[in-house]
Amino acid sequence: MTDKAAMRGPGRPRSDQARDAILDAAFQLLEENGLERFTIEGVAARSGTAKTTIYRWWPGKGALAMEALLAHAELTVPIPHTASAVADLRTVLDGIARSFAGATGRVVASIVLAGQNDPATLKVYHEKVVEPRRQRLRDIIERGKRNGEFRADLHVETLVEAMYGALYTRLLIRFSPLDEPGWMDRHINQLLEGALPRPLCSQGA
Amino acid sequence: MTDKAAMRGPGRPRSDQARDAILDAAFQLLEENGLERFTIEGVAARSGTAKTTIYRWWPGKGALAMEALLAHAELTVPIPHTASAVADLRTVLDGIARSFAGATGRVVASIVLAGQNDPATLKVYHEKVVEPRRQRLRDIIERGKRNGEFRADLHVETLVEAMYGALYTRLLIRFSPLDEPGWMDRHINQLLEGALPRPLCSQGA
Amino acid sequence: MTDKAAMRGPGRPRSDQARDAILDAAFQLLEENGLERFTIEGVAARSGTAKTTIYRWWPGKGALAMEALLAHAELTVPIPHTASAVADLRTVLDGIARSFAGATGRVVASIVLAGQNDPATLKVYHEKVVEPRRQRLRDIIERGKRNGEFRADLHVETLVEAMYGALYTRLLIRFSPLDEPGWMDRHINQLLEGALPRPLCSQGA
Amino acid sequence: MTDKAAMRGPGRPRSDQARDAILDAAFQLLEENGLERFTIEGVAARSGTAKTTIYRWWPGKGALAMEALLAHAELTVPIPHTASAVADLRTVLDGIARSFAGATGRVVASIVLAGQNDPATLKVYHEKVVEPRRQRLRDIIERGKRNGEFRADLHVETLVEAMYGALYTRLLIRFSPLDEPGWMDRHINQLLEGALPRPLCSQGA
DNA sequence: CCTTAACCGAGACGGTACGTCCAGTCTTATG
DNA sequence: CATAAGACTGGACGTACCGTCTCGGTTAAGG
Repeated sequence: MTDKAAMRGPGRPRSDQARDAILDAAFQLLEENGLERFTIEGVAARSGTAKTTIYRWWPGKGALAMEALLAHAELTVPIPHTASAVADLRTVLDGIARSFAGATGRVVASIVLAGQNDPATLKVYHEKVVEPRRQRLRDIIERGKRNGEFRADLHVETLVEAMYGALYTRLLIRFSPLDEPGWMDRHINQLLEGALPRPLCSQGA
Repeated sequence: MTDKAAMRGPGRPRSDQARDAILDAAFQLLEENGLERFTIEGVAARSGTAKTTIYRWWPGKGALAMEALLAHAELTVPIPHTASAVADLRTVLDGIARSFAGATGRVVASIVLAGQNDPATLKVYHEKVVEPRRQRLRDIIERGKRNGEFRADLHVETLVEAMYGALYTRLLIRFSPLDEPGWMDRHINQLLEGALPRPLCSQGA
Repeated sequence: MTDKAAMRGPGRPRSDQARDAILDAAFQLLEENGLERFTIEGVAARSGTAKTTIYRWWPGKGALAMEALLAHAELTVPIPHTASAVADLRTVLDGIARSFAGATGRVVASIVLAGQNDPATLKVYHEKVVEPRRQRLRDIIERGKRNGEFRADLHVETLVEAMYGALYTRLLIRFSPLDEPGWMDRHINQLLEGALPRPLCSQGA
Repeated sequence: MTDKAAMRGPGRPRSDQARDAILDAAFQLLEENGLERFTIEGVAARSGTAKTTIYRWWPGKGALAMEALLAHAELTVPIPHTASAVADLRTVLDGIARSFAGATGRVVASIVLAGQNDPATLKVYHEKVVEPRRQRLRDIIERGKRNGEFRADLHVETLVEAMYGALYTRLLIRFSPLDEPGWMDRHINQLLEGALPRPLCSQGA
């Protein structure tokens, strides 16, 4: 009913073409230079729009970078749902690691950087990116608890933090590269050994 | 013999007073504003020195911030060495968490994130801050392995990464605050449950 | 015959209300800020009309300011016609001086300013304001010549220029204020009497 | 004694080269476009200097235009001093008229009109340009009074205003062109002779 | 009465210039 | 030599208006 056209007020409608050109250009420049050398003027020039148009819709470079990331990055890893919660965790985390290892990773790092002095941006990032992904992990882990793969008193939040945090740490602190072969398996395995239920040990005697 | 004065060439000697004033001012400004609004001109003004003097000794804001951090922050947590490796880990990690939760944390965050576009700075940070601390954790864990607190096939590096990384993640991504009561205990406990050797289970009937 | 209504084609007729609101707002803003800070956007905002509507009817700020002046200013000084041409001159020039000394003066100055880079505007100003007023002076002076108040070989145009020009000079160059008491009398008297010494004229006989 | 170098403090001295380039460019652009389209950015581009450098030394376009005019225009007409005050007046006024008729005139017009919204600029113009010239006229006229060329009770100020004002009026209002042949003679003559008929003066013995 | 043309408001668009801040480089006088 | 002071080029900032361009919605005249 209240379709898009109906709810629009008076005045020339916003140009989706300009919007897209800006977000495209922003994402490209973020990939190329990082946020340090990311300038609104650069985005305007590359996108063929006017600076005014950018400032009309975004309050600053943080917000623009944020939205460029959301619009372009393949942030949505497919949600696996197999019989094994462990395998599903592996799938999800591998997907994120792969995207962090590429261009998206550089942009994400930029966003987080910008967020340090711009709480609003970091907040949006939390809501739009971090929380949904964490929720997905939570769901899988809860499933594992229910079907006996994980011990019943496992603290889900802590496990999520350890798993997800490792990704950010490699992205930002760079102890070791994100694409190091096997690291994710090793990481998960070691985390899970604490998560698996203790063997009942009745086999002794 | 070759005392400091003797090995000095001609000309006015470097003013330690200026150096200290610069590093002090830099650290203060870093605390107050974060690195985003940290400017060389600001440091010059606050310290009462000339911009030239700063540029003579540091190549850019990253390097200056880095050195200001190293000069001021209480980065050296005392190395505990009790009978219990687990207790020692707890002591060290708590110490770091406390410093990250305060002003030092803001500065560290600035440095790390500046490093995203300035590999040289990040490299120095690794060498001067990250590696020494990681080494300390490694030492403690190895000790735990030797005295039977931890299982023998524990992958040390992975455990170090999980423990240390959690700190950086809370600092930078801010899932949850660094001073949340009890979080570190919970975190360590859960990590260690996988690290502890399996009970021999002979206790079954 | 072709009365106003009849010669109008189809379509919504021009809104006199909008027109008046625009001219009113324009005049006010001209008084308040001068032409330098006179903006079309300001006029639109103050008048409650759309920028489009202004641009539909006026080519630019010069023309709009011009018309605002013509519509509002009390540019038409009553034409005196007494027995004395000198007294009539005085009346007219005093009237202009008074209007120049107030808000109208500021607007006139703005128009002249705009005209420097906009010959069309200055041309309109000449036709609508300057020439009619000069003609009025010419008429009075010619009358004075005919009735012997002025000498017969007086060059009318030059006298008009001297009289009228003095007003503009005080308005624009501001040697002295336009409302200085007595200045206009002194000015007129000296123009009438000249600078050369009167011959001693054995006025006797 | 206290020569220029001696009284200078520390720091890089101001570049006269930059200063000259700016004033040259400013004057050219003023001639070409008038003050309306005179932009600081344009001056920076043409002069090859940075905008900052301009803003460091001049508060705005008015002041810059002002100084460009003073630096370049041939504002100093030679001061004649012959036996005839009338002839001297003619010489001075002709000189000014000639300069007003050319490029200098356009720049002067810009300055004067810019001054309408910028009292500081107009004040400087008065002090540096208007007053010195008016003083020169005053001197000549006083001389004429002393040697009997002009009547003793002549109001000097009024005559100066009438003469000088005619020039500005032609420059700004453009009743008629400044280079109209013979106009200045006619103007001066009529000012000297006045409008009233000469008394018949039994010019006989 | 119902098209059709011209109006009106609102407001987004590509632009130009503004005046400011800071980056880095340089030049000079002083210690 | 190092230093304080400060002028220099240069790039980007965020803002204000420009003049143009869609839009949705009036308001008459004329078919």
